[in-house]
Amino acid sequence: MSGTETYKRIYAVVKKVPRGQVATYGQIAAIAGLPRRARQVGYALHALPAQSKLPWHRVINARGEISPRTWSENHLLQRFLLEDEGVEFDASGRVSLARFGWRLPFRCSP
DNA sequence: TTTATGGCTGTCA
DNA sequence: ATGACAGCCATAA
Repeated sequence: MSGTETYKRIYAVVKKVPRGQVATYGQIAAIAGLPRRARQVGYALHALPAQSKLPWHRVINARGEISPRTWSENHLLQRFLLEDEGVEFDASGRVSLARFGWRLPFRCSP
C-alpha cells in the first residue's frame, strides 16, 4: 500500500470545497475516510506543491481560525484569499463555521 | 528499526 | 469566553 492514496484522498476532498466556504481539518479527514487523521491533512497540505490549484486556504482548524504554523506569512495569505472569496473574519481573525463552514450536500437540515 | 514531533480535536477547569 | 491536558497516527530523522 502506498501513502500516496491517503494524500489523493485528502486532495480530492479539498478540491470539492466550494468557493466562499471553509472546512476544518477534521472535516476534511472524515469526509476523505480518515476519521482520526486531521493532522495528516495538515501534513498533506504542507507537502502540497505551490503549483497545485488546491484551495488549501479553505482548510482551517476546528476553532474556525487559521492555524498558526511556523511560517506566519502564509497564514496572512490564507486570510487574504478567504476574504477575497467572500468569507468574513471576526475581529480575532476567526470565521463563523456556522455560516461559512462547508456543509455536505446530503447533510441538510432544520 | 525506534523515537520524536506535530498546519489537530475534544474535554475539563 | 480562554487555557491546559491527553489521545490519535502519519511523516521525518
